Amino acid sequence: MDQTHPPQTDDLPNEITGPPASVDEFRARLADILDDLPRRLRQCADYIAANTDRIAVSTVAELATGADVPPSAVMRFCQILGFSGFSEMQRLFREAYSPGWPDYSTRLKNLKEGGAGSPTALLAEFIEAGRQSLEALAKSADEVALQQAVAVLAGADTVHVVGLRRAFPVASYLAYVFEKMSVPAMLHDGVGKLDHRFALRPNDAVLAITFAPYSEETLTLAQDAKARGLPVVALTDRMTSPLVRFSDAILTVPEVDFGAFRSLSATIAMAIALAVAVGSARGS
Amino acid sequence: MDQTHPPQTDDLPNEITGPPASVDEFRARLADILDDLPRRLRQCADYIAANTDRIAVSTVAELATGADVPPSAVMRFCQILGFSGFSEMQRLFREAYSPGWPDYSTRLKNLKEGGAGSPTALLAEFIEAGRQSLEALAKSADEVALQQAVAVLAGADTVHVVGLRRAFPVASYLAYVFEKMSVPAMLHDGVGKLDHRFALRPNDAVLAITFAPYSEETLTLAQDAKARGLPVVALTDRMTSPLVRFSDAILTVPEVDFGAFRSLSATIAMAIALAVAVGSARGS
DNA sequence: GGCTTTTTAGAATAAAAATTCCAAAATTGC
DNA sequence: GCAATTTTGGAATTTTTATTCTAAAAAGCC
Repeated sequence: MDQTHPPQTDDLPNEITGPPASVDEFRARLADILDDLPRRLRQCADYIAANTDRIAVSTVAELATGADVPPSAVMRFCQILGFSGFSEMQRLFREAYSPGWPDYSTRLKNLKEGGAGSPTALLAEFIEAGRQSLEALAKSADEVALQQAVAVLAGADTVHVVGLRRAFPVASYLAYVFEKMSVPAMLHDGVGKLDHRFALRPNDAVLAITFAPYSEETLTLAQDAKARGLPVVALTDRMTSPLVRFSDAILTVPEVDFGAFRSLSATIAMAIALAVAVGSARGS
Repeated sequence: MDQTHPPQTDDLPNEITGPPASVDEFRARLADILDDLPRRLRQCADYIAANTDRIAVSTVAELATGADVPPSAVMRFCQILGFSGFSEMQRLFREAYSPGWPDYSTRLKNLKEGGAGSPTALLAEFIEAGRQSLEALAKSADEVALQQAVAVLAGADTVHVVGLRRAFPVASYLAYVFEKMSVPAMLHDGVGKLDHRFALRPNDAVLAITFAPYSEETLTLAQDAKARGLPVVALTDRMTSPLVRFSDAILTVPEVDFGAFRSLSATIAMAIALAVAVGSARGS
């Protein structure tokens, strides 16, 4: 790259940065360089991106075979990412791998052995769905949106919680936590088909919870609040939810279903965190 | 080794069996021999039993250090288990290796970095509590009790679901699932302080949910049902729960709290599994 | 199309890891 | 307490694995 005179090497963009210090950083750097990589290195990158989890337990030769490149290509790849070599890269993944499940997975398998449809097999499936939901939430949680939501609700006089059908358990737990934390809150539960929309007062806020298929009543209340200029916080399943357009802060939770039912684990984790954060923010 | 005349080797108890073919088999064989093992080998066995998950990503030297024995002891240990050596044993674990991530724990750490009490840190804590609860449930679930519970509820005319305060979200979700599965169910929610105990009819069953501090109303309803000879299924936190003495089937869920609030993840997983199992049992 | 630069493959080398072996220590049986 | 047997630690060896290096191929440039 250096045109004519200065014979020093000065294009070591990665070397000076040092190796990635976490798996996140690794992914980031990989994504960065992915696009301008020559053919063989590109193959490495693609294969490794798709099989990140096997780095910890593979040899250079194995990965090379998998990516269909010679071992030396894998070495160069490691160095381009900022590692001194393959071993250093592997160390990162071996250390990042935290035990997590000693005999958890074995046990799950045992439970499932009762046969599909047996109560214990069902239990295993729901446990697994819950765990996956929580992990997905850890990965996808939007920190900014959460802070916004807390700010909005902490500033309100009364928090109106609305969530029906499958969202109702979450709404009722939120109401419980708010009560324990001395946050004035009202649970709109639709009992008696009463329409409580006139309970909304200036300076109040609405916390609306709904998942596909979105419940009409919840949307209506959110819309109503919006029309009156009250802030709305949405706890929903995705960014395309109809709730999004009425809301000032949007929290999405990825929830894994098993069969027709959602685990709610992630939703509840998000809900409690929100309620407790609001409670503390008000307390101080 | 061979005493005097017959020069054949004939004491190879494990060799003829061949190496364990699965992690399960490995554990079984380990448990088998664990008790009559000399000191150093015993140390290996103990350490490896407690750190099975690290075999895939460690070297002989590392494991030896961890178990505080010389590397050769680890080698002998592998051979006693029926492997030709460490590499063969490691292969078994590398093939079975699938991490529970990607990078879940790093991410959690990031979330917590907002500082204790920050909304994201709270979220991380509740996610972690939920995950631990689910894991604990997988380990401790009583399969027999679950089957009993399903049998009891599947045989009832109407299922009366009762759970108040922090148990109410679970009760309401159960009612929702029962409805979806066309199981006649009634949710006793205490609205209007109405006492619905007279809704209990012969051939009905009660599903009572409560955790310490146990709610009076729930206990009363369970006691009432018992007095009338109706079967009661308990979903509670421990075997010393006051609900236990009124109940015909007892499901305990280990739930990890963070701060004052429980994650409910495990409880809900158990509840849905129960409801779906009852629904299917009735359907057929 | 010829010159320069980048990229590649694979052989050569270095490093690390697994495995064996045996003399010394500990244990067991009498 | 002595001999036979088992167990142990660690050095020596072998095998595997990572890493480097170089000549050749490919790509880019004028």
